[in-house]
Amino acid sequence: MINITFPDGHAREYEAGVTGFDIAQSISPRLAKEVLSVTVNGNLWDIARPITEDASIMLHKWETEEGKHAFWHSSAHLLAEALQELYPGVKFGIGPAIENGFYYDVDLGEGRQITDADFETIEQKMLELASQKNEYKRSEVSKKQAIDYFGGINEEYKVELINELEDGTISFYKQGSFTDLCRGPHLPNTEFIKAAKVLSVAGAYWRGDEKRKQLTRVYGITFPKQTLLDEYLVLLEEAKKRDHRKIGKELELFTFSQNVGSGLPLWLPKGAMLREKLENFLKKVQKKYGYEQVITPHIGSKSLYVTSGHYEKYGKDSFQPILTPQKGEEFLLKPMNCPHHCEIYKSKPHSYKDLPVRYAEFGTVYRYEQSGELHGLTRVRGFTQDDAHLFCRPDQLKEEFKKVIDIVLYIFKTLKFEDFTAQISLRDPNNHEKYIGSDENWEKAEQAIIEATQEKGMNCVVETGEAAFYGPKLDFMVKDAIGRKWQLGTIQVDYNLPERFDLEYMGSDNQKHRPVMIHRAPFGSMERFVAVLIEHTAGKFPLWLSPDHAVILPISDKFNEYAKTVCSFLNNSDIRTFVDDRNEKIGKKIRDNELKRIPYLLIVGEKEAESGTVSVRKQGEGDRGAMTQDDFARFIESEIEEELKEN
RNA sequence: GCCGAUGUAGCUCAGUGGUAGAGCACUUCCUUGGUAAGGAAGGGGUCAUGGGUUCAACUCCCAUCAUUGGCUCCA
Repeated sequence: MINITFPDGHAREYEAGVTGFDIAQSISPRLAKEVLSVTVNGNLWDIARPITEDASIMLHKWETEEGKHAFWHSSAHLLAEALQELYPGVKFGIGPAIENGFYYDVDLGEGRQITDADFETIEQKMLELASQKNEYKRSEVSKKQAIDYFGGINEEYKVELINELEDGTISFYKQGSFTDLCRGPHLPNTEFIKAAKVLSVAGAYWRGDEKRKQLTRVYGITFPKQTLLDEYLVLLEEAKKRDHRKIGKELELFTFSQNVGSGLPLWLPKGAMLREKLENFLKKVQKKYGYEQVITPHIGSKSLYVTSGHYEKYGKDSFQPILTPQKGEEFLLKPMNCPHHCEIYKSKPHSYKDLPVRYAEFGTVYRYEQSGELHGLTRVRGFTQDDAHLFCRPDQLKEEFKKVIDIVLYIFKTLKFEDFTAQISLRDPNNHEKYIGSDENWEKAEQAIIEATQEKGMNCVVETGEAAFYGPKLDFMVKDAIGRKWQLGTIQVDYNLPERFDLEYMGSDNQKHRPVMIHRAPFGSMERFVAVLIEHTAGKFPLWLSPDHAVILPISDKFNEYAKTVCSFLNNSDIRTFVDDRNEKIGKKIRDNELKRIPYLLIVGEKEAESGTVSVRKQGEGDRGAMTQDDFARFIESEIEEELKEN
């Protein structure tokens, strides 16, 4: 007999060789039907794998990440089996589960490809194979056996993978006619998979290396129930509807022109209004925290970036230097604001008493992003950072860092990004040549970030190897209204630029000292942030950000005059309003303006004109009854005040 | 940058080897209508660009550009 300990701490005896499935069965038959994988002493196992010694276990159903992982990983094998049948001779790379589904990288061989039209056939084949209820059979093999097997069937990618594995840790999984190198865990059999969808195909370099062969990556998703697939497809539709590129066009927020250039957004009046409101909002917060606005030019001498190290690192992949009529003068479109801000810091001597100094700028920068990377407003070649550089004494670093965290959290709260995560990015300890600066400074900087986040009580994910080349950072990822993750704000510690720019301050000891720099951008960039905000709100912005607060809809053109007097009254009260005086029926005007996501529709007809009122209709909610013009103005003002109130 | 897809009116999209169509939007007229689409008429397109094949190309082929799904990258 062996002892099995459950997550809640209680233990029970089972016969040695009991499986996760058996244990689930002993708890309830229903659980046994739903359990997909099991953690045994910290390792993820198949529920069909015998447990031979004392263990603590945790059972995973579909609802858990581990459960989905096993499900989708098994589905990847099923996809592979389907592809093997449909495309004989196909060679397999890797096929992992991912956040939403799974993929398999395959080499179809010369001249063959998979297109959208083939998706349905593949789905059908997967479901056909799934219904055969084939077991996922695990076997442990020696390295030699593994290489012999895959070598024998010309699976060179698998052989390459096996060569890097240690003998004694290699396992195969076989279902139906398909055998794969795999650690597992997997479902007991294929019948769990009831619904399958091939989502897309894309090229992907073997092992992520652009010098190696490009394989075909087939993305798919599967579910234990058809209804779950249906729901997922609805979610995808919803995401499409929220796409900031689509909404940006519909609401006339921004556009692109081939004549201007790829990745260079043009902000239309309504988009510019929204952006300006965001900028003013942040300026106000920053002022409170002691920031000073500065303004710097869009170009800078190349030597500035040689000094900063950016030229060496990114120069050749960037917009190339602008040449002046005089020979030998080269200027770069600025890819970063920090060198300019360093020069501002250097423009006068600083005392330890003056620190920290905080220079903020909505600085527009230009980076030559690879053409395949451009995407709407989230990845562009010209964008405006809500940048600031804080110069402080080493002993002030942690406190200063915490204050920046406060700003970021306040912004997220105000804009209702309630679900976010923070990631601390440290350098790769095995790859120091990727970074500049001394080990000592790196350690100090990393320590300051870790302590600041701990003292703020934040839950952070730590990623090694993700730091910027000049310092560690803290990045904020938000989840939008339909659960997608976006990276927004960033706070970075930098000991290197102060060194490179020879920045100093006079200490209390009358000696020169080196300040520490913090780079920070709570929004990240205005472009990206607005894009995320659009997708988060589906274009229904909070009132204070809405390009229009209200539209006045006269019942007929007899009331256009009255509508105009209301409009100018409200405009004078700083309420952004216009009159829809088209010769249309009221129902039509309501529909059109609802679709334009105007927060309030003010209907005016005979009643309203006589009593000096407006009939208020809130977007998405309907009729709110009549109000005097004055009351409406105050109502809007108080709603905005409420949205922006602190704490 | 790499692999795949796409590019037709302001927008969303049909379409064919014989030089183009719908809905919405726009203009004009009729209608003056009370909470999500009133009616009629009209204007609008070098079918992304440049080559090639063909008697004939928006359609087939090639290249370029742009957009797009991924990969790689992201100061």
